[in-house]
Amino acid sequence: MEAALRLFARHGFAAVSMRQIAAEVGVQAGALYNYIPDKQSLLFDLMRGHMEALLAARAERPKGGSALARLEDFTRFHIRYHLARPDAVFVSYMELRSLSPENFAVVEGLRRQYEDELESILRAGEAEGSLSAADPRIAAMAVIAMLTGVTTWYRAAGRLTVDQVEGIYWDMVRKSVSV
Amino acid sequence: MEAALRLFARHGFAAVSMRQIAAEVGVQAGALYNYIPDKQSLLFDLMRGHMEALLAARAERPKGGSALARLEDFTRFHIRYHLARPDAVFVSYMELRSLSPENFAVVEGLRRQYEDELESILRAGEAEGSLSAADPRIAAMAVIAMLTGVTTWYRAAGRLTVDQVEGIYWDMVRKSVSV
DNA sequence: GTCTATATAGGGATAGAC
DNA sequence: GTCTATCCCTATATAGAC
Repeated sequence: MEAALRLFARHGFAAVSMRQIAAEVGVQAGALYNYIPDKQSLLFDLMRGHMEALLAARAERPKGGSALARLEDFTRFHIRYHLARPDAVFVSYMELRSLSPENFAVVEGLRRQYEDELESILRAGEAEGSLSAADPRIAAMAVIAMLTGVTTWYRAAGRLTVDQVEGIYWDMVRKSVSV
Repeated sequence: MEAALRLFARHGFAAVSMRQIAAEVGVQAGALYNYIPDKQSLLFDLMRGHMEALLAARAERPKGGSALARLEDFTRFHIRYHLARPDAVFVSYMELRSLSPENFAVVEGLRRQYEDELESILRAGEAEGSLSAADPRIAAMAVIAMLTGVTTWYRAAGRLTVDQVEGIYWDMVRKSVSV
């Protein structure tokens, strides 16, 4: 699974062969079929696993507090979690179109759950009077797109630590939905 | 070219065969080689063409005015331009890894030029005292990610017009880099 | 400029020996 | 549980007729 994830992230699902994955772990291609029924299932398991782990990790975060506090927690959590597993993020985002329709629907449903939490935080902030988003649904999509984008340029060897990146993005997110 | 772009956007470069592209326009696969030397060149021409057209369209926009006015123009331009050609945007973003190293370097250079303009607008705003970005380079990447994300959810048949979307995003962008 | 036919390579998946 | 060998299919790209 790890080898497949790495190769899919680097070259794309369709461009990676079962033979390449097998070679990466030192077996012949046929041996992989003792663990997975087919290549599509392999991709689906990786993507569903990533989304379920994301939701599970998110569910462990505090749910109380002000909308502003919850928004900050969401922002910092998202950046930390995504920067820690760039391959899974990349594959889960780029290979949606490689999923069969039924598998796509499942992964899309999980993604939707994640987006919904942010939307509800923004709505709560609006009700509180502490936040202001012209359209909470779109603001949620905009914030997630902005935050996820960090995975495209961040390098651990670069000039910024994850903490610093969190701070910069939190500053922008906070202002973008401020009253 | 149009058929290839559409198919690449839908299924991915590696997943689309020359036979599929040929069938889409009603010829046999071999006939395509009268127009392109190979499949890689086809992808490269599409991506370079998109980035060069983007830069050319951007170069025609007004360059003077306050940083705030230039930021608003950049924001609205980006959304309008990208929503008008979702397939080209999608392919140019998702298929970077399908390019040969030399072709990747060219496309990446063009993309960098586009990002640089936004970064320089933010720096000008900082100098003017009208904008405030903790880190102009990262703020530029964050804003572009946020804006480009609109292509993943926008549907012309949905509840919002492009004008309304522009307004919502401009409001968020403006606030996110406000003093 | 397009066709048919093909060269050459590699794909996913399975069978059966060990 | 892995191997070798293979089935069957499809891929990119080219050759040569028309």
